[in-house]
Amino acid sequence: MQTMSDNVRRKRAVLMRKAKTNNLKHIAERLGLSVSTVSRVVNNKEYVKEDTRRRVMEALNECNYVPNEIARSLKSKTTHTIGVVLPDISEVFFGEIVKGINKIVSDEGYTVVIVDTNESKKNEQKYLEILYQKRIDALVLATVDLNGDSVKVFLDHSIPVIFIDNVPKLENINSVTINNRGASKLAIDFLIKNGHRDIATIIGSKEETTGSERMQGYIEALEAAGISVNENLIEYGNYKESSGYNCMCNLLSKRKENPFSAVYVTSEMMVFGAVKAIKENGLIIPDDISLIGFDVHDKTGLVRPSIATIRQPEKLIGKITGEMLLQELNSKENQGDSLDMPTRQVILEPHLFGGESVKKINN
Amino acid sequence: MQTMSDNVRRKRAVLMRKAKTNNLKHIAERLGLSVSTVSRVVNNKEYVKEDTRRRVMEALNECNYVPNEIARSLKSKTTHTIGVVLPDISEVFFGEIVKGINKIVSDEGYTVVIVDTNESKKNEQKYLEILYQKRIDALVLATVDLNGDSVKVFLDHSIPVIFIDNVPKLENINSVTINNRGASKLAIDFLIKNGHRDIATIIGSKEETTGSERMQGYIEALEAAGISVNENLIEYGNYKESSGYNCMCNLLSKRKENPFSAVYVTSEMMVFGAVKAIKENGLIIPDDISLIGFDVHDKTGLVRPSIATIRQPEKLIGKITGEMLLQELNSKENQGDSLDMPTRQVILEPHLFGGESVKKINN
DNA sequence: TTGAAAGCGCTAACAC
DNA sequence: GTGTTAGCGCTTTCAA
Repeated sequence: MQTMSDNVRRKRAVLMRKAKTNNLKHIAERLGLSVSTVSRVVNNKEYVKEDTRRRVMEALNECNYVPNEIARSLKSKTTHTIGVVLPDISEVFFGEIVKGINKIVSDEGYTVVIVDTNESKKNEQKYLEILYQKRIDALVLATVDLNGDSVKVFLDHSIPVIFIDNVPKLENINSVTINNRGASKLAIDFLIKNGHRDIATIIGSKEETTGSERMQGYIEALEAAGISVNENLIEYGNYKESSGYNCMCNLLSKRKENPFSAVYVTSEMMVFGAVKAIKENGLIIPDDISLIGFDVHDKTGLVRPSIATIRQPEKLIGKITGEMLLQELNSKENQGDSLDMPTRQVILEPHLFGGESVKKINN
Repeated sequence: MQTMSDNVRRKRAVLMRKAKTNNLKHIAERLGLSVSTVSRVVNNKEYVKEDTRRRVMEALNECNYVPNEIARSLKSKTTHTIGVVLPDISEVFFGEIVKGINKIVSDEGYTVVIVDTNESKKNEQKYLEILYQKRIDALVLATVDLNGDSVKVFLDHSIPVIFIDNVPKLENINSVTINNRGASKLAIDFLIKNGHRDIATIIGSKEETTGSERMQGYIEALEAAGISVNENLIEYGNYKESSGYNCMCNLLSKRKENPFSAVYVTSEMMVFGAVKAIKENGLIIPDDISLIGFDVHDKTGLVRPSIATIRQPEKLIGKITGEMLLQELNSKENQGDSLDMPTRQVILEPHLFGGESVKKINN
């Protein structure tokens, strides 16, 4: 006897288990009932005879009925979906925030859609448009777009938006951020306390709040210590590893004329790039250059030298953002609009973690 | 003159920019046209007078019309959404895969929904159900559920599913995985070559393919070298950091009776936990214990000792998975079904990266 | 307690 | 070229 070809067997198997699409109408017809009655059972509504309910339940189970959320969404104008738009999910900082948000909102039946813009304004705009088309219920956005044009459509339609990390130039918005100036002060003061006076920095774009505010803190901390700012010791990156690398190379190339004993690098990825550049130039951290980072995480505890760093309370940011989302969502649900909900700006404090990457020096 | 309260000003501002919901019907009425004509313009279809088209376009712009994807989806039975269900997005391994998938499919207009199950079977089932309700077009799943019950609904409705990392006990499925037995052999042979014969391991659940196959490779490699397997040197974890820690503690506690000079730990997170346990016990890697990991990544290049590790080609996995998704999706679109599309099992080769965490010893 | 019917916003077949 | 209409699957009045 000839055995079936694999392909035929496959088709057979697929056909066997192919379930017919079943919707309320099919179930209703099968039972000689109306769709509304079946719908009531599905949604556990009252005004259904116990006997009918039982019969319907059985049919529902038998047919493996699963409600179509798309249809429900069209009717209810709510998708139970929250968009989270981030520049880079690989950063531990953002990863933890997503986890925090998810933990809070998933218990209330919301699904989180994560979008990675790869630090690109263009991508951000594109994805925001798609998310709006998909009619997400709320948005969390770590924007790289200073003027916030592409987010206006959400605001205009009273869709809750919460900004994290970066805040655009818009009024009346919700945000969960940190004291960025304070963060820089912590970092620079730490370096100064260790005897450093020639301090370089690799900062983010000055058009973003995370860039301009950290920059301001850097300047203020230096001035408070009576150290004049040397523009040549400031490099602007875009938070990516490659920009950390390039900025560090720039700093090193002009080091003769603009010497520095320490550098303050304001993102985890840029730290990775900067470290690479320093090593490639045959220099040693902290013997030749002290380094303090931002949002650096070392899960192994084996990094040598351990990296001194500023850290944002990312778990807390996630938690607060999640809670704020639910508040916005609930208030909208109850009042048909979020007009009566004043906007909130939560500003958290960053922390300093010392490390071997900063060496004490004598002047 | 009394100034407006902040709250009143806010409401005013919100009202000003509040856009009315606009849909095809509104636009059509505004222009004295039918919805179908407007729809034709929106979708760039032919059979519209150039003049009409221009008028409609203008109105569309003026009203900031954005099509409602929910309604489109209900009609077209396609959501342009791909679900990616993973046990832990914090693992660099999974993060890179997501990025790879996203890169490929986003160009074709698909959005990726990432779901983190936190290594929990219960969460996986719950999220798969939600994703099915949301009618995603395709699914990528790194399952922790051996029998694959909760994924059957997708298979039954001919929704493309691609398994990665772990493969359940089902027939005719698509998968992109690695040669797990080979991976273990690489690791164990490397240890043996460095003189180790008493080799412990922290493995995943033996009910998952990533667990059982790596386990098998471990055993085969030992036997091929004429080393008998000591059951007491095998601990089963669940890939989480905490389980790596606990398993390592177990191994250390019975080390007197069951000595070992090296340990093979089969996930990045478990490596972190194991390292912590080793340090807490006052032991040094590799002086007291040699360690080889799995999927370990060191972005700083500063981890000391550097960790020897097996690595999966995660970028390639992401790329292939993305391409396979598009193939499945296209074939379904063209043929109304994927019946004629044979399933594919892609198996990639892992690589060994040496490191200082493995010490050469003499017997 | 149940059913009929409208409608969410859109597309597409068909008619004009 | 354009309009009318049915229908995607569901919820929700309103009537019976």
